[in-house]
Amino acid sequence: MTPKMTTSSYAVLALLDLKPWTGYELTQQAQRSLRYAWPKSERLLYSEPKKLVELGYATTHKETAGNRTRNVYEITSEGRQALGEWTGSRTEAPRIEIEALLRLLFADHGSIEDVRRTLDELESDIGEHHQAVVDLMASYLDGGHPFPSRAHLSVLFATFQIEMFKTIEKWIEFARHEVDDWPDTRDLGMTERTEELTRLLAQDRSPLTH
Amino acid sequence: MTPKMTTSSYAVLALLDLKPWTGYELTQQAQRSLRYAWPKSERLLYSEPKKLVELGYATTHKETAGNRTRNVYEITSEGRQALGEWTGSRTEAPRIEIEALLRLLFADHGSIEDVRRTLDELESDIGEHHQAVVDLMASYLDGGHPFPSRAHLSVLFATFQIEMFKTIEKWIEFARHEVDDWPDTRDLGMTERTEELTRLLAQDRSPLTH
DNA sequence: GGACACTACTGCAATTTGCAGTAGTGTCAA
DNA sequence: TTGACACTACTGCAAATTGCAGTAGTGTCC
Repeated sequence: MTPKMTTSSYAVLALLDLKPWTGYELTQQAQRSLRYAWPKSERLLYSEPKKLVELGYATTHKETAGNRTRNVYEITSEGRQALGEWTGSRTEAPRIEIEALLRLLFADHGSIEDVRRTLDELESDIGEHHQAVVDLMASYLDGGHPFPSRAHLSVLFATFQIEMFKTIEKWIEFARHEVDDWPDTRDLGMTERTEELTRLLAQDRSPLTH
Repeated sequence: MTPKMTTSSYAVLALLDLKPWTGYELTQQAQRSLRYAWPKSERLLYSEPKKLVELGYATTHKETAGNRTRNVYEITSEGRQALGEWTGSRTEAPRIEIEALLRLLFADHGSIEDVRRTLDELESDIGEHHQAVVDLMASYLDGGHPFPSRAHLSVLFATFQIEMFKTIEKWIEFARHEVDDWPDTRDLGMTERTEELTRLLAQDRSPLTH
């Protein structure tokens, strides 16, 4: 049976629409530019273009440089057409995995120190990616965008990432202050402060700004 | 070989630490309460407690009600100890999957209308979850928390979710306004407006508030 | 009394990840 | 000049996870 087009297949196909890439370039490019919208493993990103070839949406040929070969992939007109049909399906719901929050939610079998360490780790992970996006924007101003005609799209996307990172960082600060007032992780329960927060949230108001 | 404890195993073990649950309850509870920190499929959530039993971290027995049986799982003292050792490992980096953003990033092979539809779908998905959290907070005020001593933890977690949802919703509004000024999805490139946004982002300033 | 939603799962194929392994290339330093 | 080490450029395989179909009992409403 012919393989099935997944969202990941369309992601790779969309990259191929920009220019031909080698398998390796594709894995690097996809991991860098799609990390905060569609994070996929290197392994998968090596497999996807092969599937596209099987479907007739891309062609491949080997290039040699000395004793080394690499696979170059190029989109076909069938591939371009398939890309156009991507919009036909309903967008999948967002999916957010943050182990740090899971640990926080069950922080009552650890110490306050554990909670602080978890918050530090989350901050460090987010900070790294936050910086990477800021640097990328600086490079757009400096050397320009690798695909100049697409700048409006990647900049709008970057706006999302920056907003997201800032929000998470603000929340981490907020959470640190809250935790500072906890005598322990366990059995604290519905304190006055927690009730105040619950009331704000039930009214859909932000406790960070009120 | 004995099975390996994954983050998902610890998530289920942490739930079992609260009280004994049936397999079905576990799937429902985990899907409701962990959706925005550690989203897992129903199928997996049926398998995890079995693994915990195999590891000696939980016991199981069948309860019958008429012609129907259900599996009840209970944590063991070995399970409680294993939970305590969870903190030993480094927290995994956050992982955010938003297909709508992927489509936006490659919006240049579709129409402006496609972009607007994608934004609408994202808004609708986020709005649903946003409302669910607000309702949950109202229920805490009203009927109380199912595990009162843990209220401080779930409310702090809910704060994160609300901040996140509000940020995404604000960004969607922002993106709609930006797109309103686009004559087309393609070849727009580094317009004055895009350059202005890039400059703000490169300085780590939010275009939504400036 | 039949339709339909909900409870309560299991089996299986397909997707995706993580990790180990293989191998060539470029650079820097002892 | 010869390792060491990082980077390029992949593949194979086991394990984790998902999606879907299937099975079956229970409760409710018309």
